[in-house]
Amino acid sequence: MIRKDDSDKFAGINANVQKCGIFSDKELQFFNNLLQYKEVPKKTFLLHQGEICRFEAYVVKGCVRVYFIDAQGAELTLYFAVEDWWVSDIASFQEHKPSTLFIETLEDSELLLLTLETKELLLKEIPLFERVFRLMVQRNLANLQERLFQTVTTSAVEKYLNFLERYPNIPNRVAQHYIASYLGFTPEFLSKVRRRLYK
Amino acid sequence: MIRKDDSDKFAGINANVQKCGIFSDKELQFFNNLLQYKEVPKKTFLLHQGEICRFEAYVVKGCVRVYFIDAQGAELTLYFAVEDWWVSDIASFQEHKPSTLFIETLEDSELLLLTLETKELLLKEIPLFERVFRLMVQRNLANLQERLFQTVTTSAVEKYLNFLERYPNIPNRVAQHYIASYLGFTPEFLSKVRRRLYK
DNA sequence: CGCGGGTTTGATGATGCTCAAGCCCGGTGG
DNA sequence: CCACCGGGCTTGAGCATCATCAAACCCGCG
Repeated sequence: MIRKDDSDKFAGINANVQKCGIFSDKELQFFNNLLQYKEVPKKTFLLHQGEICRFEAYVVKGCVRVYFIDAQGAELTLYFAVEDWWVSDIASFQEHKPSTLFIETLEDSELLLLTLETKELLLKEIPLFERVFRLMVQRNLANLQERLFQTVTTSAVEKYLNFLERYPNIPNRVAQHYIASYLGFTPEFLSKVRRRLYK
Repeated sequence: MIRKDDSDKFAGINANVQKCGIFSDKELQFFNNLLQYKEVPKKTFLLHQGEICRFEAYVVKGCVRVYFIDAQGAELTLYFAVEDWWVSDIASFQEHKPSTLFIETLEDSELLLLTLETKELLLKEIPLFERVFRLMVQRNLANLQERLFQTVTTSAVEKYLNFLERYPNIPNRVAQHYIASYLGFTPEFLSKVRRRLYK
């Protein structure tokens, strides 16, 4: 495993948290020291449904998919996390409950991990980080509300166009059927939507 | 306006926040003093789309509906808040952004309001309240994720049954077409679903 | 060269919407 | 006391959307 030098590795995540509060270099260093760097090959599970989620991960590089599967095999992709995103099942992580989600890398990925212990330590030492995480969850919630609304009210073509607009770089990186799974379509139907669109 | 005595009025909300941390009587009193009590008749708007949300409200009594409407007139009810629920557009409230939501009472209601100022004061004085609000938002997020999944993957009948199970007291209190709006159905279709179910 | 995963295509059917009409019931005015 | 009105719920016919299933295609890789 080859480690890049620290400035490289932490540049992204530090910029990310600086958007939610102002931290000194010293505080950032304390934060960075709590993070665990990990390289993960593609197609590996970070979390299985039924397990308790033990991490909150920042994606330095790569692509991760978070999704549900129910007893009948029906699937929905909750989101794709690429560079500068966080991934976790927050509810499972914080409340030690079995998760309902699967989390899986789609590409070879580099992650920075917080555990419950290091997160608690961080919050205790630098309470302003409470704000960082609260804002993250709030934005998440607002986005999800909007998505639910779109899911219920808009047509298939609109959904697909909205997706392209919101996540322009994703379609180049992930297989089409994953995007179908995000949109709540069958792969066949997404294919037909695209055909209608590009002619 | 008739005011109940304080123990009545604050009993619910104090029990509510005690579930997320342990507060002394003195701290609770400080908290209660920041709350603004308000009685609101039914069919009044607490928030219009486009406005900035200025409150976070705890429902002491009554029923409030939170919903989206888009340019085409398509509507989705995000949730109903009855006794012991909180209502707000958190994103708008915290980030001073115009809201995309409508919030409207369906019954005469009694509310306890926090403003941005009183909330900041509260968090500054009793930092443990950060935890209360973070947990609230996280649960909210987890619920919404589950709901999105159900919305995409389950049949109409299942959706309705899930709703009845999750919110058994709501159908007695709100008109059927509001429930249709929650489920993403037309009122006509919900009626047909119910007929299939009860025979 | 052939295999296998992913994507496309088409035929068919189920699901849920639209529109139009009728019904139920509580409230209001004659 | 009755007639009427209006909002909400129900019913039905017809239609659009999207899933299912089966087959073919495409292309990178062993």
